[in-house]
Amino acid sequence: MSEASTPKRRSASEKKQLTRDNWLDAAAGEIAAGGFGQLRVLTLAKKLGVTRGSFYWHFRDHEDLVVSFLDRWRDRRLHELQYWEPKGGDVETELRQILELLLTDASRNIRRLQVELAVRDFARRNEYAAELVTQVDAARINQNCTLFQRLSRDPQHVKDLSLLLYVATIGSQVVLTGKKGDEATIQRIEDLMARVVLGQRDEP
Amino acid sequence: MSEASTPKRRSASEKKQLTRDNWLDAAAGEIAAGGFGQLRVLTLAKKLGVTRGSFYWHFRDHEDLVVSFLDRWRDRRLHELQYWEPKGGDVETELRQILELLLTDASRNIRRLQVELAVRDFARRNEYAAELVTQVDAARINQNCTLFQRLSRDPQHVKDLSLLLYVATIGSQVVLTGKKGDEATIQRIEDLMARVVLGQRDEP
DNA sequence: AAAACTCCATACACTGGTGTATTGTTTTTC
DNA sequence: GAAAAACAATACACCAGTGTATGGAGTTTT
Repeated sequence: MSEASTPKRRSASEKKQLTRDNWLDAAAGEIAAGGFGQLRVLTLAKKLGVTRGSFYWHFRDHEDLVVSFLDRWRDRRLHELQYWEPKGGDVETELRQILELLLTDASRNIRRLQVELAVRDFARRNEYAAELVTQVDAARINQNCTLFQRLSRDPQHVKDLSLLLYVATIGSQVVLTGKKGDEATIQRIEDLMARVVLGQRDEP
Repeated sequence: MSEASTPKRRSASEKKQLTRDNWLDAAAGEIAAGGFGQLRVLTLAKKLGVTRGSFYWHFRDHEDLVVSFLDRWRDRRLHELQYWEPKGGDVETELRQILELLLTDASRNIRRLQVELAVRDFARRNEYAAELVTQVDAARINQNCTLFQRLSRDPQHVKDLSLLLYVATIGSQVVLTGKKGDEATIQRIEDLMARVVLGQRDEP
C-alpha cells in the first residue's frame, strides 16, 4: 500500500529526497560486502551523500534498519517463489530448469548470493533472522517437492531428494563463490545432480 | 618445536599464567558464538579473568590474534586429514564411514562446526582467510577422491562425485545447524548420499 | 640473592561509532 | 502563497573498544 500510493515526484535522478527503500538498498550493499556486523549507519550515510540526520528520520535506530532489511528480504524471497512454474512439459527439461535456476542462475547475481550468505551467517546469532531463514528454506524445499512429485510416487523419497538437492545448491554457493573456474565446476555439479536425481526415480 | 620444549612447570590448574594457545582457545569460543566481527580482546580478557595487558604481551595486536587463529585452524584441519584411513575393506562400509565422519560426526561437535562456518564467512571479506579455506577445501576434496577411486575408474567421475558429496555436506551443515529434528534429517541425507554414490559407480 | 625474564595490571590517549535534540531546508497540501 | 509535512544538517553527549607506556609481581637463571 505504501509503494503504490507514493509515486509522487519521481524526477529521475535529481539526487534528492531519499526513501526508506533507498537506505535498505544501500544497506544491502554493505551487508553483501561485509555482513551484518559491518553495517554502519555512518558509512551508509556517506555512501548516500547525506548525514546521519536523514537516517534517524527514516529509522528508529540501527536495529530498526536490520529488522526492516530482514523483513524485506524474507518477503522478496517468498514472493519470488510464486512467480515460477515449470514451463517444459518433459520431466527432464523441467528438472534442468530447476537446477539451472538454483545453481547457474543463482551464482550469477553474486550480490544477491552474498546477501543470502550474510543473512544465513547472521541467523546463527540472531533469533529473528534464524526464524526468517527457516521460513525461506522450508518454502523453497516445499516448492521443490511439488516440482519433484512427478519423479517418484513415494512422498518420503521426494522429500529426501528435494532436501538433498537444496543442501547441495547451498553448499555449492558457500564453497564456490568467487573462485576461478567456478562456472565450469557449477556446470558439472549441475549435470551430475541431474543424473543423480533422474537415476533415483522409483527404484526402491 | 615450541610445544615440546616448554613443559616447564605444568602445575595442573593453579589458574595462573596464560599461554598463547589459551587466548586462541578463548577466541574460538567468541568466534563460534559471534563470528570474527564480534571478536573483542576486551571480552576475551574478561572471560579469562585478566586484563588486556596480558593480551598485548602475547599478541602484537588484534590482527595478530586473527591471523594466528586462522593459521592454527588451517594447520589442524590439514593435520587431521592425515590421521584417517578407511578401515573397512568393503567399499560400501568404507563409504558409510566417510559419510558418518563428514555428516553425523561433524554435526555433533557443534563448536567446531560453528568455527568452521565463521571462518568460511570471514573468508568472504578477507583475502588470507579465503586462501586458507581454499587450501582446506582442496585437501578434503582431494582426500575424498583417493577414497573414491575404488568406486569408478573414470578420474573425472571420481572428482565430480567427491565434489558433490563435499558441497552436500557443507550445505547440510549450513542449513541444518541447531534446528530441531536435524539429527534424523542428517541421517536421511546420509543414507540417500550413500545410495546415490553407490548407484553411480561405472555406468557411463 | 641479584639480575633477568615472563607475565599481568593500571592509566592514559585516541578513534569510530551511536543516538538525541535542535534547527534548517525543501515539498505537499490546502 | 502560507501552513504543514517530509526530509536533512549540525552539534552535542556518550560509550565501547583499541593500542601504548609504564610499572609491578612472580619465576628462572646465574
